[in-house]
Amino acid sequence: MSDTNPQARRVFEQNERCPIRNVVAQIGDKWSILILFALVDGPDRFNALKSRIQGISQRMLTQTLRDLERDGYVKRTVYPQVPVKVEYELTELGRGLAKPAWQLVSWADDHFDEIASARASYDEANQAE
Amino acid sequence: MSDTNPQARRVFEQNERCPIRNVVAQIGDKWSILILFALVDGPDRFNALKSRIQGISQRMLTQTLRDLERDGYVKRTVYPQVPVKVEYELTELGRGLAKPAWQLVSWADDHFDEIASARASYDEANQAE
DNA sequence: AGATCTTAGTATACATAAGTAACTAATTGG
DNA sequence: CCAATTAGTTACTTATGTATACTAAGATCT
Repeated sequence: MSDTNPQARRVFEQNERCPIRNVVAQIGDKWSILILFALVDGPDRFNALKSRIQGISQRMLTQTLRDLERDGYVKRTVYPQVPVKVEYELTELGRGLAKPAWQLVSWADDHFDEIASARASYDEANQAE
Repeated sequence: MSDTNPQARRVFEQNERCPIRNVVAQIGDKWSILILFALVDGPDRFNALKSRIQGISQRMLTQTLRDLERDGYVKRTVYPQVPVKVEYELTELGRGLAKPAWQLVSWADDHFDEIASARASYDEANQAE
């Protein structure tokens, strides 16, 4: 990320293909990464995902799956049975994304206590909320 | 992320210390990662950050810096001059976070074209917006 | 002395995105 | 006909972000 690294500037500055604004902001929401990891073990159905990802509403599951499908991370397959069966699975791109995402989550898990205690002391110092 | 990996389950399931909900969701907003990378080269002042991070408003810069400070990624130092000088810099924790975050952004940059074309063909298939 | 400049913010009003709870369509089984 | 199941919508509420104007605390110019 120094000035000798031109890629850093390209990634950092505002432009049409800024990967932070286009990709990270997209998957940085409340549910995308959770759904991504829920699908790493293999394809799964709508309601199965819904019960595995605790706390997600039907609407957010639908919407986030659509966004992931739109960006090419997830493939949606409809089986015209009755009741209809819809299966979601990661694409090659989705499995690729899961790797660096896992590094980040893993780091977050390792440093959870540090972050939590930083938060606690910040809140104590500024109790005037 | 298979069933043989108990850490995966711990990270994935809903609980008080789910790192996805507590850390990734926090820094996954529109500006956190941009500010983080803007500070990787060294400390910087409020207005300097504001002009380097194109498109950010004063309010969002203030607010996001406070959130990053709260979680322990950023240190804020006030120099009581006139006009007052305020410097922001990454902590050791912030520099640690920058590494996996950079991996992710780097992956996003490498696969930008793939994602963009997935988006384009999805939008073409569902033009009814 | 009074007006004006600087930095680092707040305050306010408003727009857009994200989230919740309740409802719907299509069909099978009893 | 009634209930159950799957995969969603619709209408509404709350959170997040934007645009613009304003403030504090001196320093410097007139």
